[in-house]
Amino acid sequence: MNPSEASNAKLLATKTPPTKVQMDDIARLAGVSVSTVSRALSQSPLVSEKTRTRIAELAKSLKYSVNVGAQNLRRGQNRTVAVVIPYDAKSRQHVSDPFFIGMLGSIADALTLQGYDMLLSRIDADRLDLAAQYCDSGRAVGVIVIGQWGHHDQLNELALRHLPLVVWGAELPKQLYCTVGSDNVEGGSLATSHLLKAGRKRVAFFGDTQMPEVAQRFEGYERAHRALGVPILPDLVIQVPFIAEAARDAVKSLVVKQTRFDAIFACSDLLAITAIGALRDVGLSVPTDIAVVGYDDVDMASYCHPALTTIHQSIEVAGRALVEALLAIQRGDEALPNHLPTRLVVRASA
Amino acid sequence: MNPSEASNAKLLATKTPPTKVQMDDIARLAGVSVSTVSRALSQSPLVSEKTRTRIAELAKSLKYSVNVGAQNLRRGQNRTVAVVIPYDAKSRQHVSDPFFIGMLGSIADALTLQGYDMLLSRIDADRLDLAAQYCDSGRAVGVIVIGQWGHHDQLNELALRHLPLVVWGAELPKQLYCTVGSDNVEGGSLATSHLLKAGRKRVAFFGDTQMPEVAQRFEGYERAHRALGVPILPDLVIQVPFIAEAARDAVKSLVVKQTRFDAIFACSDLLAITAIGALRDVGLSVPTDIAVVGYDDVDMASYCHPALTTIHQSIEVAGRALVEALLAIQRGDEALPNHLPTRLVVRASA
DNA sequence: TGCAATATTGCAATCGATTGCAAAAGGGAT
DNA sequence: ATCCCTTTTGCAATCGATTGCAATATTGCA
Repeated sequence: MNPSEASNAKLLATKTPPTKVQMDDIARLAGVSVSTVSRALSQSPLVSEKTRTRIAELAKSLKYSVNVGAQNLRRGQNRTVAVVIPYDAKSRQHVSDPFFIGMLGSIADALTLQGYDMLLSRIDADRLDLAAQYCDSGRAVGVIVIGQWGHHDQLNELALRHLPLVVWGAELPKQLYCTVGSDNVEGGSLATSHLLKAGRKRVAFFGDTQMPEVAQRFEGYERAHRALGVPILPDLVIQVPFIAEAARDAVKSLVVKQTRFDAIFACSDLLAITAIGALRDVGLSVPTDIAVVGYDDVDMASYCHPALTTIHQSIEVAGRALVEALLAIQRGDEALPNHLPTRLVVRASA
Repeated sequence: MNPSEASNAKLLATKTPPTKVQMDDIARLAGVSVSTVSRALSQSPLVSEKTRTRIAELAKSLKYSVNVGAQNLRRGQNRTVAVVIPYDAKSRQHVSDPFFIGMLGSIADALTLQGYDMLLSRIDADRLDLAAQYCDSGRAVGVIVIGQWGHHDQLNELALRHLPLVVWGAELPKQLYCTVGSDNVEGGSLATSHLLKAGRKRVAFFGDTQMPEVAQRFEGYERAHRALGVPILPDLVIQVPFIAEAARDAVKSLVVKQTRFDAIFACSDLLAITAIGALRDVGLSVPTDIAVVGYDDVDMASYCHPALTTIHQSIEVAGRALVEALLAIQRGDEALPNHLPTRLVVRASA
């Protein structure tokens, strides 16, 4: 920017009124009172068609939009929802699982469609109670928590504070909050049956059963084994948290211990894809030697090699369901825990 | 839930006061005026240590937190930043590129660290002017736009409205808004030189040069060719938008036309990974037949096979830089376009 | 004990909108 | 022109906090 442009910019800056245009200004220019402006802009039938359009045009030409804060204050309500992504400050730092991240967008769309704003925050999983502040301070009407992890008790406490709360996760006994999640037992069962029916006999399970969703997927894994009369081999049930490295380690340890296995059911696509890489590194081929099934059906699942067979969860449906549940609760309606359908997507890896 | 539990829940619900606790309540219980409570809670030195702690404890025990809306209204300021992800309603629907999505989290953290809230929204790329509403309506103090795409003019118009605005993207001539982005020319040059220095002579370029960032990466591609005295082959410069399918199509068309090439520089990891898959499908091996370099260094780049050689952009640094720039502008300071350093990460694909 | 100086506290106006109620304007019939 | 009824409009209180200024309580010192 040369000197003359700079001074020009400064001139522009000083020319603009330092104070924002507000309802009062519109009223003065239109020659009516603020009451009329307020009513006109909120489509009240009390103001005549003629003045309404006149005021609307004036407002648009001045690029005016009502101060939402003041409006909320007066109306005693608001149209903002807090979306919380818990993260573990100690161990698994930030959540970067593409499935969770993708859900954000879907929730944002669902909220926009309903005319709500979305306040996003990551909060320390040990301080989930902080989420209540968004409601207590009137910033949001309710909270959506993405991911239940191992925080059932904390979530229950949150729910006791009577704030509209919906959690993406598994339905648990004695749960005081509403959950939306995929049908994990069914999903786990679908994945496992697919492997067993293809003749695999030694299906490893990769997941952290401390997490409710994983525990349910494991239940499906057990159920499939029972249904098909295949015994479960305890050595093949491996505790793997939702971190890529962990899947790699799990594969290595199986190989080092010379445990025999011919398939893996991993509780997320991230784990499955990393496991495939680790298998390749040790010279095992997928699916010939080892078949692999994942969970989530993230975009990458179809791009990687071999394309991943996985359990599909629809992010779009999930986002809509979470938002619908939250708004229902906020209205005072009852919202029951929701189990979204899952389906098996067969690709090359199994 | 059995009937008795249900009625118990209803009892609990009716017992809680329907009205939220507010400053007035604290004042009454503490036997002081709201002024004192207000001052106590905002650490004013005008209130004695003793009453301050008494009020603080009372507030905490009642789980009170000040109504941020009312506070903002009175103080005439606020601590919220709007983050906008443009999406193209027509062609490329929703942005799901993991790089952009990941940046969200990084921005959220940077904002939290500064005590700001983050209002997230996706808006139609043809209506970027709507972003101004977040400021006009007093909901946010400024706007961060993730991704410049082809909307330079619209962004300039936004900037003319004098709202604090920062955009993730490339610096362009006659730009009225502040950008933060990686050094695209350098990145493009690094990637291309790496391929050329490894003896590749026919490096295909995958990217949509309509987009400023891609255009700059292409400039780096040209510069590297010039520097090393390798001619650019026009047939190898392919317009590929940021969609996975497009990379697959691009590879197919090269093969169908029997164009000779021995390397690909793709302008995003998503394109690179998909291209690798497509190459494999047609029986070409990476990196033996074709070397591939991506851009972004998303998490998946190191998990896929072969692990992707790519240009690293730090999401963490980017988020912090965007937030810092925005807050600087908001304070009235000058914020110059920022070029973050990039570096080549050499893995197996090239 | 009395008085000035200082440390605390409360009153009341204010932020920018909304809304019940009363007043004014418009319209039609006599 | 008058009166009544309907349609529009404006006044003023209100939402939940903050803050300048005045009032009160406390303290120190003579």
